[in-house]
Amino acid sequence: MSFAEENYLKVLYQLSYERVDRKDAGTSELALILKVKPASVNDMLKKLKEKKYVDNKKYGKISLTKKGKEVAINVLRKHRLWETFLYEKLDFNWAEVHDVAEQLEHIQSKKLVKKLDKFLSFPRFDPHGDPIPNEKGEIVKTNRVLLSSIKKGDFFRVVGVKDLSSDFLQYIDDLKIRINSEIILEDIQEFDKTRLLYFNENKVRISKEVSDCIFVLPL
Amino acid sequence: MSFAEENYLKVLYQLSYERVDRKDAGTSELALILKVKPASVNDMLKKLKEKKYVDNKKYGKISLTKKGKEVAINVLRKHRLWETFLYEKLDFNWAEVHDVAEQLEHIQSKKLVKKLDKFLSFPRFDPHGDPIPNEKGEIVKTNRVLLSSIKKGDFFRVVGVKDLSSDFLQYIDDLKIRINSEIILEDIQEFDKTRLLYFNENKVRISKEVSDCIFVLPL
DNA sequence: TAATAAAGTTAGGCTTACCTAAAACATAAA
DNA sequence: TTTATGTTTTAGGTAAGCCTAACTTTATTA
Ligand SMILES: [Mn+2]
Ligand SMILES: [Mn+2]
Ligand SMILES: [Mn+2]
Ligand SMILES: [Mn+2]
Repeated sequence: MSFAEENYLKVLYQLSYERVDRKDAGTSELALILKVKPASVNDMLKKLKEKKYVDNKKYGKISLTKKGKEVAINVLRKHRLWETFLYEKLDFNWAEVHDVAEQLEHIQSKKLVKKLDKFLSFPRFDPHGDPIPNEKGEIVKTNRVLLSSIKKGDFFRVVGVKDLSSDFLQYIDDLKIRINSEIILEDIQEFDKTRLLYFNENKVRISKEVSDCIFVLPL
Repeated sequence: MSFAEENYLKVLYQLSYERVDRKDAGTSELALILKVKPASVNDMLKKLKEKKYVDNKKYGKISLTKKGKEVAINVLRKHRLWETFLYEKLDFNWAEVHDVAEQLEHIQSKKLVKKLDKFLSFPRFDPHGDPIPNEKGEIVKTNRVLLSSIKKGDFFRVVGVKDLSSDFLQYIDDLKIRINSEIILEDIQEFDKTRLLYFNENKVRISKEVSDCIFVLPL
């Protein structure tokens, strides 16, 4: 299993199973995320199909086979364990861990993953609030929702982020919005849909766009 | 800098500067170690030469430029830091760490190396007794010698191994020969050059071959 | 329904890092 | 000094993973 193959399977899994509006991806969506051209995606899909990792008909959407899903979940498990390691043990901040984990997720060693998991005390969520699949590939399900769906006056806890870009993470970190922050939605401006948040004795106004990238758990 | 390029430079460095009988390598020696064919080595050398990492004339031995040496030392630093991490923090044994470190050594992140170094409290030797270059690329020099050069009756401490194969390491580990073991060379058999070692209230006989793969410091 | 736009596919090419087979060169032995 | 042996280089070729350009199919809109 090459780095490239692992990346394709991982992204396919995330698109099919982890985004808010779950749906199978097509060639060009995949190309966009992997920063390659649709023609390249097509080449790779041909190979993944032959190897029985994906299963799609011509001109149809791409779906993972059981085998492909297993590989994808394992890569995701490694990615998120490494992020947790970098964050918890090496004192990286949550905006820095993703890029390095993109490399570390491809290290092949079952023993390493097992030992790392133990070293980190079997974490269930990564620094961005995403669930870490366990050794069997099982993933905890939460009923998190987007901050943008919260009603005025409601109380909630931040449990994750949808956008993992360094820019976004640094931005909301500067606003002191963190995993486990407990917040009251004081007001929603009708004009521009900005939200006024109240937490830690402070008021912070965030845009609609930001509220669409933060997962919360109503309390 | 690709994985392959890094591996070539690392091995070149080890051959030119770290083996007991220091000398620059040739095409086929490099091929043997990298498990590729001499023709492939030639292809790569052509590229490394163009990029000014190595410097050799046609049909001559291969030597690293300053630039090539720097890259090699950095890869070696990462390799040995990761081995130390696996050994000290993840409870791998010394026969297991090398293969995983072969992968980890290629992770590109200056911050990661820096943080890892700190996390490990700036180790100066890896689990096999090899020196870890510091951030500036400086390497501590020791006056270690091979166990095979020790005279009968002498007292010494084990400080390293020449062979990093899992088989060899597991073998001497079973004999309870470890880094920092303090040993007296009780006898050398004239017939087959085997050595009788005395340490920890025990006597162990080792072959000439084994004595040629263990670095020691006379006490 | 027909025209247009978007998405997916195919053909042909490129680079990296390998390979085999054969030729050129260097070194050691006869 | 000639011959044999081993080493290095060259020539030509492959597979992976990407590319552009052209073409086909599907989806959207007039
Ligand atoms: Mn990530
Ligand atoms: Mn990746
Ligand atoms: Mn090693
Ligand atoms: Mn390597």
